[in-house]
Amino acid sequence: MEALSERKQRILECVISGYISTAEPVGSRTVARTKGIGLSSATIRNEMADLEEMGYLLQPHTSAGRIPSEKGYRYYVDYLMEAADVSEEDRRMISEALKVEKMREVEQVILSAARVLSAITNQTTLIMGPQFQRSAFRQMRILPLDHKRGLVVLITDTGFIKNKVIDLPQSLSPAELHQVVNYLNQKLYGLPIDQVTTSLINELKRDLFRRLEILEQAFLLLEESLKEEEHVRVYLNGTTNILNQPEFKNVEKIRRLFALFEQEEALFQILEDSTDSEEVVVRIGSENTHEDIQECTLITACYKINRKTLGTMGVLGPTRMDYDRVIPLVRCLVDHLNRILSN
Amino acid sequence: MEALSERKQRILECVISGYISTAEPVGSRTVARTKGIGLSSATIRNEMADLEEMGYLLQPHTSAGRIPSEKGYRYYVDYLMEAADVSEEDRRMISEALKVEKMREVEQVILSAARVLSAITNQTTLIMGPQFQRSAFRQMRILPLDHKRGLVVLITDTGFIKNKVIDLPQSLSPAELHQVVNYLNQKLYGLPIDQVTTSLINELKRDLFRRLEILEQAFLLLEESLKEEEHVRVYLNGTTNILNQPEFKNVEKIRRLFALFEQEEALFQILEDSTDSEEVVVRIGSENTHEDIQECTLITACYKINRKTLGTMGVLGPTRMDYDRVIPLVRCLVDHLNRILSN
DNA sequence: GTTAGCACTCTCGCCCTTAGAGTGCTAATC
DNA sequence: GATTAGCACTCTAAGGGCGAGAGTGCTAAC
Repeated sequence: MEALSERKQRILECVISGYISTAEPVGSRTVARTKGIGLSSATIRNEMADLEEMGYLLQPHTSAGRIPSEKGYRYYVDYLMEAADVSEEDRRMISEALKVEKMREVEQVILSAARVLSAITNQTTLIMGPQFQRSAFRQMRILPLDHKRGLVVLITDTGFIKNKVIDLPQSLSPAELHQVVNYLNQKLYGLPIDQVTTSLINELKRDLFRRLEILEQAFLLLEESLKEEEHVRVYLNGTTNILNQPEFKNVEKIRRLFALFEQEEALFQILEDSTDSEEVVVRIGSENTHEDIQECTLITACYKINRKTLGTMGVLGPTRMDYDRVIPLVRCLVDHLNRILSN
Repeated sequence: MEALSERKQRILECVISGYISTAEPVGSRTVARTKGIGLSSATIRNEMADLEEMGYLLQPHTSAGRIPSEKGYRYYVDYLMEAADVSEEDRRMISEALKVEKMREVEQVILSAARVLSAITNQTTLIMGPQFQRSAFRQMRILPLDHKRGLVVLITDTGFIKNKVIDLPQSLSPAELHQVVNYLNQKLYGLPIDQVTTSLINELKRDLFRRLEILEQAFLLLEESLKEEEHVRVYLNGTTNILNQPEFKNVEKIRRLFALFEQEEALFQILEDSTDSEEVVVRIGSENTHEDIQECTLITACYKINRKTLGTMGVLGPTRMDYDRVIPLVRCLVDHLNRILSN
């Protein structure tokens, strides 16, 4: 990224923030009138022509003003923008939404966080539910439902509770079942879920066979309940907010975007892209790999429990996004969320 | 509803089915050319003028053809329409989607049903998850998670599994906890969930106090886990299908409809309206109470386990809906679903 | 009762025009 | 040499006029 003269920077910033707030191309007169510039519109015109040539600005048509290019936005986010403070009001809404009482389950806190983020940014938010595989095994129980079916309950250190109905092998007595479960609990305690692989299970199985006369089938329980499609939920909030943006007046665009919103797996991939970053990640336009959001900006951050990443949340809007405000908001929310989850 | 002459009925049917398939106003020439009519366009014009006066047809403007009014659609659905057979192909897709293996949990079957319905009708489907309150208590367990928290698992006769993390009263020993749980299981077995009221709980509490020295707090467990906001999930499928309809070219209309789609509670109310009907219910336009779907038709049916209604599913589309095909499809799907759930 | 014929109405798409905004270039100015 | 005033030029968006096309309602004939 070439260095821009002080003056070009000021003009670029002026065009971008103008465009962000009005959604209209910004002309040289408008920039010239901005206080702190002190140059005539003719000078501005020359500078703007330069900035266009350098790729920071675009002209929708000859007699329109300029709008930022993706490169322009990127420069703005990296060098020019001065992050606004999170307002007292927003801060209050966030801590209100994340009030701890009655929120024992991680999922609920996450949902509430996404809702408030969408409300205060007026954008669409995506949030990935806690990822099961990233947790550690805590305990497993089997509750018999009737003579042939049982409920497996699996609990992780991150408070994730997973249950599944399974067929119980007829030949297994309750006492034997109990023994198997105890053995597994003891062996697996604290192990990261993604390390509970089929090969580990096989190993345990061999070990157990030696010490305990138990049926092959008994082991299918654990395997079956873990192997389960690891389908992480993605929650959406404020999807209609994006329809208020002038960028989305076109029904075909809307159709494409909302079709994406229906594909949980694709949304997961989109969020997954920025997992494991420590900071807030901003993806502008074509920096997004998924083609249906190449005209959007996605601002994401990961939430954690005790330094361990659980999932990702993001704000989706047009590239003409209020970066000054949204980036600090996402940072503030995630910090707050991590503090709450980690105690 | 007045009686219509045989001829008027034929003309009305012709206009309606024409409009349903083309989304264009139908003119007298088009009707006259339809085989089986055998009248000149002039005669048709007279009859159509009558039908308009009687309220069955509308004219968008003087020189356009006619389109059906809500009254027209209603007459069509009640008297004229001849339900198409469900095609072999559709039947196959339905039974494919509802294949029983690996679908032990009701929720999964329901979801799969909604998905296939949306796919074969090319419309949006709404489906209410099984209603917890309509099930009967089967058993309750408490799993200690650590020294101060436990997991309550509640299982109903309809296979509904509900769990919730609660604080365990410190003063309660594991043995005592076990006793309480056993007592409750025994007393509540088979009781409809909506009869497990606070007053019943209080009664049990008094009874138990007499026989067992146990702390007040112990009872909060059950109460807390039942009193929980009874929030039934509504699942949506194929929401973008509705955007293919020419009726939804207007962004404001789309915004309104999708805003509704985000309000689970409102969707629940909409479906709840037709719960407990034995047959397929068709609500045309303003017959819907919710104002955001007054330009739509909603076709619903209830699904059941062993004759007990669990929830409602529906197809939502413009009033210009392919009634001939969708109504039999909904009926077929629900029948199939009920058979599967009931074994 | 039915139909052919015809004048009439309304929409839709097209073209043209005009107003307005903003540019780029040139020549004058600091 | 940098800045600015001035001006011709370009492009869009909005509005009006016009003709084609579709479909009607009415009348008079069958």
